[in-house]
Amino acid sequence: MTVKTRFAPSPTGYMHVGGIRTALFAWLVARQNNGRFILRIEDTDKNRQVEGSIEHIIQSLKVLGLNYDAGPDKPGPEGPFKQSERLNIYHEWAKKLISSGRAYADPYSKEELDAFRKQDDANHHPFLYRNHRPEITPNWEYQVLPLRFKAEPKAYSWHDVIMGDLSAGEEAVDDFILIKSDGYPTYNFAHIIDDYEMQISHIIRGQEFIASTPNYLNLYEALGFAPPILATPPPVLGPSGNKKLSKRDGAKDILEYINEGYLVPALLNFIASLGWNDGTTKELFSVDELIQSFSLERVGKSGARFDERRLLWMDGAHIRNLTPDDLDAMAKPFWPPEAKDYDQAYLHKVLLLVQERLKYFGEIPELTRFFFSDLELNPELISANSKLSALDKSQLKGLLEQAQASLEQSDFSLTDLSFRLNSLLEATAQPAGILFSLIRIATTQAPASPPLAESLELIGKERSLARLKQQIDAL
RNA sequence: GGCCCCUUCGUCUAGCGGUCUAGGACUCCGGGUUCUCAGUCCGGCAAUCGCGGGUUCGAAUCCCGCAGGGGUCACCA
Repeated sequence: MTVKTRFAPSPTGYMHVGGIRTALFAWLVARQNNGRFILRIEDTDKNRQVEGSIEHIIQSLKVLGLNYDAGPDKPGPEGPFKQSERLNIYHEWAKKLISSGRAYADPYSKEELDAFRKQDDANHHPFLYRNHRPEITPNWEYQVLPLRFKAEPKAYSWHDVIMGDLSAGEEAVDDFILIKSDGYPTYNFAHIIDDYEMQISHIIRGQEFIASTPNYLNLYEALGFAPPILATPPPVLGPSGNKKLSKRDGAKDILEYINEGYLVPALLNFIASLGWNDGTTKELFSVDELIQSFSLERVGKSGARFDERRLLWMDGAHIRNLTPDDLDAMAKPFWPPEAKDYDQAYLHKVLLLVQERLKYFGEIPELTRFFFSDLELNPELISANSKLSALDKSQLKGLLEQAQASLEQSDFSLTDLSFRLNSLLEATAQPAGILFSLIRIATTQAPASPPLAESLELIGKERSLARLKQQIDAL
């Protein structure tokens, strides 16, 4: 069987982690089976559409590398890929259902339906439309009346690759709307037609559709379609509480993570690990490794909470694994403006020094500032250091002057710097905790930096000495 | 409320009848790494497996109840 999966979002806004996970799973299944991955836009609700969201979705998938084989902007035999452009197809199938007696026009007004609901409610009866089927139905007038499916109620049990064996009684099957009065199909109808027409092999979608699966099964039968393989991952939960991650609760646009400097492979690794693992203790996966090891069968059934601290760790771990070339390339957009004056070789050295302390690339400016521009003296750095603040100013000054004298003789090669700094330790009879801290503060004016000698080497002789002098003068 | 589903350290999870006095990872806490931060290494805290009954020689693992949580009951997807 040819594996063909699809990601079928409705264009109602940006994409957050939950949506991306669905897309990722579908993409992984397609790629590991040499199958096809399709992007289909479910734009059948004109009221909920958000301007620009199709482009936003496309952009998100593109940035994440979840490339699709066909979609709205990439022609393929399955097209068109926007449901709004497939209206005639749904119409054709609707007519078939009418002629086979499995669909009928719904003559009731909203008020009448509400009355039925109230009535059933009062009788402690679950509301089912099919209990109120009109005796005689009018002819279906396209774009005037909604078209309903005529269900053949029965109990169903079915298999879900992730959720296992599921079942529901016949009360879960009802006459649902196929085509709305505006002529657009409902999701319930459109996706079934599309998945059939596009020969989708696996439907991977959120849990909110489990409850209506019996309806879909009933419709597949009426249509004579074999249902695709079903896989419904559990929801991604928000950081606090048990609620499903949602835009309302501040779920971030996935592109925000990209803009903050999170690595794509780390993001995908993290998102995949929300509910999935390969059964070993392996935590870090490259995208290729994900493609190799992913399996829907190993996706858990319970919702996974989104924990940004874990993402942070994972991103740092991926950054540390970057090759020097990739590091340069990925870091490019994140340099502070001051870095413009420096050549690539210098930037590269800076990067190697901070690579292992980066959690995400957005931290580059604050971690590297002193390699590019001189900053104002920050007296707090000394006063906040208990060892340094225990000494008086003349002592500090004396230490810095000794350092200055020695470093003036240095060629600022790493070996010479290391040698001189070590000698200084002996000459001043000070522990590194005092001497090195002091020099480090004077030359970086930062609460933290890479190791002293390495930092000084990059900052260079002229600037290092100037900064020492600045600190001495200030004491 | 009806129906469906879920429930292992704070979090992500391993586990599919005995190897579990429940393993790994994140976080947190100690210690090493000639300064800081990070990393790294070593060590530690942390789940009596939601609760209660069974079945079994033996259950986190099977069965039944209960509780809690989630989903769904639209001319939304």
